[in-house]
Amino acid sequence: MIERAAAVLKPGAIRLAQSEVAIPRLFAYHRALAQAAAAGKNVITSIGLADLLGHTISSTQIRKDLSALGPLGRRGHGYAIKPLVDQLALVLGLERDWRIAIAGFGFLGHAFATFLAAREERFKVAAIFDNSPAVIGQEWQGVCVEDVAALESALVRVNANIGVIAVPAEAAQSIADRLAESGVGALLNFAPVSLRMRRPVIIRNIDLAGEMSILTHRLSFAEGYTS
Amino acid sequence: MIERAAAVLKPGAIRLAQSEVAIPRLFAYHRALAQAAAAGKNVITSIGLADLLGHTISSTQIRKDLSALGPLGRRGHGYAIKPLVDQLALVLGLERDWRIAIAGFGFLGHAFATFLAAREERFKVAAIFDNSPAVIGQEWQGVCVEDVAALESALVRVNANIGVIAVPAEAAQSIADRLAESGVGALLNFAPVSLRMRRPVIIRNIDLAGEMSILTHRLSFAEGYTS
DNA sequence: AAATGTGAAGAGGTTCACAGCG
DNA sequence: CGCTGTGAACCTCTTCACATTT
Repeated sequence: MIERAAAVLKPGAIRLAQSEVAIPRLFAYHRALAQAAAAGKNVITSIGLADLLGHTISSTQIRKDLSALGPLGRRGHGYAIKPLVDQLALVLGLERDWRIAIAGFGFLGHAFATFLAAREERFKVAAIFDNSPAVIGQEWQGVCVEDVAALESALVRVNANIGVIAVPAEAAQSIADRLAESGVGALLNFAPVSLRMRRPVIIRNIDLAGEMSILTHRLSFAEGYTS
Repeated sequence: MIERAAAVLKPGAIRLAQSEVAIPRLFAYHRALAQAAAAGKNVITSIGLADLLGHTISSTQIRKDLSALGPLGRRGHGYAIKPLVDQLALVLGLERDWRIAIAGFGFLGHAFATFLAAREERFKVAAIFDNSPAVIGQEWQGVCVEDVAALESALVRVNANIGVIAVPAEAAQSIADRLAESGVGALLNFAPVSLRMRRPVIIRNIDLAGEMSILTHRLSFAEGYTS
């Protein structure tokens, strides 16, 4: 059995594994700092970073998050941006490229592929699957849309790490099983179903209807606020 | 100043306002129970509901959630489904229809509109905006895509409650301001920016890159698991 | 007996306050 | 002095254990 890393570490030691809620914050830091570095900045304080992020995250929170990454700050001075960006990339797993397989190339799959291509250079769209003859054979930025029936053989070829489920709800479980069976280690699921997996697969669900219900609930009963 | 509802209520009183994390769960209950009711079931236990949900939520959690909605259960017996569905709809704000304005009718806006139309009958697509001449004037399920320049005047007409931001990142803040200024009370934001609002508007952000980073982090450093 | 309803305990994350260091 | 780093307090949500009711 694998012992949890945190239990082994001495106080002050570097923890590569972070809590799940922290990761999107670290990602936001990474992006903002990479931009700042590109603009020629070398050093930043936790307050300066909070400014860059529009004060959506407090400077205290930022310091807590960054201190978990190692001794990257200088007291009275701030953080050197370059090593910080590197360490964030390492912790986020962004020091390497990832191969994405998109299942379902309707509007949603198309939107997601476009988004990745436009903004996230570490995420390569490695394969696209659909079951519609009208879509199969289309080419998208050099990737040919393949018949979902050939999913297994195609995945042997492209060796994708992450699968994106953008198929209708009825098909989602079956596609998820097949992706996992073919060696994909993580799934981003847009279908409104709770997937039951046999193998250990990392899953994140995008629950659009659930998000809408938060809005309607708060419009009905809670006070509006800004973030 | 508004006192928080919970502080005013006596123990056992009904709370219509719920914590934000609970809402997607309540929404899932609502959907599963409405299906069960349609299939002819009249009564269900917390364990039975957990079964319907594929054990993604524990029966204890379900009982805690439902007990906050009022005295809906009978000990030793279970919950009558119909009043439960009604109360859930009330708490979720789903006893009425909502008018949605979609800004940006690229692949993402199109995908979202299709999703709503197919699955959520309480959410009506009331207006669609885009800035591309190729898209403006198109008709989608009886809704005509309008020029985003006419957003304000169109919103006076359709009186939308909720705005969906499916435009590129650069345009998101401006569109958000204009939607809020036109009386839209809540926004679902797909653009990878943190919106800064002057007016009190309810905002939910869908952070796709952040979700991807959770997957890459966990693929790199954490153990895989199933939900 | 069966299942709800709930106080208490537990777990996890954020904020506070300030010690520590450059 | 300025800013990081961090234990403690705080807060929120989940799980446990069991009293309660039908």
